[in-house]
Amino acid sequence: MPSSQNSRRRSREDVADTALRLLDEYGLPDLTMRHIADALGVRPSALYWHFPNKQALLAAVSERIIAPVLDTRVDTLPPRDALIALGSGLRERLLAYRDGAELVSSSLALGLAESPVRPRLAAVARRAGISADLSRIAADTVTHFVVGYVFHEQQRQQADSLGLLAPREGLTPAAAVAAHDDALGGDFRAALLMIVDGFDASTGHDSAAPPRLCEG
Amino acid sequence: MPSSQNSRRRSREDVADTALRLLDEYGLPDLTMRHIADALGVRPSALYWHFPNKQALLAAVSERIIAPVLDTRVDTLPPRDALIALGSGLRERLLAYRDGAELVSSSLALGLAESPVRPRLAAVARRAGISADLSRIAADTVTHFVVGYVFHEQQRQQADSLGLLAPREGLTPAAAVAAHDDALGGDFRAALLMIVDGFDASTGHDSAAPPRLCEG
DNA sequence: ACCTGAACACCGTTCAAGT
DNA sequence: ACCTGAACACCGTTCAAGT
Repeated sequence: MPSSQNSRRRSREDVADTALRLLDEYGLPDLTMRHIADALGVRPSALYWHFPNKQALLAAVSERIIAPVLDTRVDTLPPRDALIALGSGLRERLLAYRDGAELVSSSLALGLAESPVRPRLAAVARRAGISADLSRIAADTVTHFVVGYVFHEQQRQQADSLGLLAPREGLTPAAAVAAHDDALGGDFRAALLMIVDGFDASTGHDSAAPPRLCEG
Repeated sequence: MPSSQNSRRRSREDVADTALRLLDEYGLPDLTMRHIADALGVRPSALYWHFPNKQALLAAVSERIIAPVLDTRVDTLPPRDALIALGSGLRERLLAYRDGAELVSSSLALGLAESPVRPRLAAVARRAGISADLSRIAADTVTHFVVGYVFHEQQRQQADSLGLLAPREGLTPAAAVAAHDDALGGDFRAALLMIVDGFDASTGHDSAAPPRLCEG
């Protein structure tokens, strides 16, 4: 019942909260230990009581970004729709913060953060009758693809907003950006559909499997 | 005929060559302008005559890493095998240098380097009867997947070599690392097959397409 | 338990000036 | 054309010392 036990954890979470706010406001390159400390009204060295180093702090921020994807309920959906919903849900979370995909990509790659989507993707694949091994691979494939795709998407957004947008005839810059974003979202769904449908087609493949693509 | 015209370009290439060597030897975090200048026997500020900034220098290094994938001949292969060969060829190039995937991923995302594999992937897809729009998406999907996958793969390799390897019963550490690498290579092929087979299954899909995955 | 003060060993980049 | 010298404005991290 005493609150003394919670005071330490609240501090740690305050640091992550502030870092997430600064990320969205100023971007990953400006998310320095010094800026985070300034925003907290504290000295940079104080952060090292809460986190062993900067990567660990960034991992905590990563987990905050992707955690809400667990709110997406997919139990009642058919497997194909469930995989699309999880992939799109992850994309939405990454798009919700500036440089979200780059930050999460790095934390996942370093093994410092865990994607909550991965086990759920694998569970859906197993529910669809795919083997345990292939389900694990499928989950990694979708995760890799979504993170990589949104990484690229956000870099383009940033390049566009810096005025590097190639002008298109008959469109205001703002309209061109919007059209571009819509096209990217459509492309994302199409590509995700390809991958998901590939799970079905590849079930039980071996190295001597016949070619499945139609011939030119 | 006089060589004076070439002296400038050779200098620029010398810088990129040296940077590539240092990347493989010491890794991306230690690939600083100061270290590159030291290795060339020159002052850091001298590099800014050859490249406008560090990102541009890194983009030149990226293009050196992926350029040799053009040596992979796929004209005579059936489309499915051609896509697998291009994807595996790109993976090999990224694995050939330390932190290769991370460097190339960043340069591609920033739009500072172009993947020579992308147009070739799209050409193979078109040859297989896929529409131009979907072929472009397919090429991006494979490129994103390969780069993201190898990025993760190399981070794991580095984590393992730093002794963070979870010990497995009855294996020497070296044997465990080798087994792990083999498993990753096998997983890569399986995942790439999934994606490639998805191209076939998704051809001509629309938003009202029926679910294709078998029900659980 | 939580933070300060002060230092250490670095970064990328600019720019006048040299040759 | 190509490079130096010197500076500017930063980094992440450590650690004794404070409270």
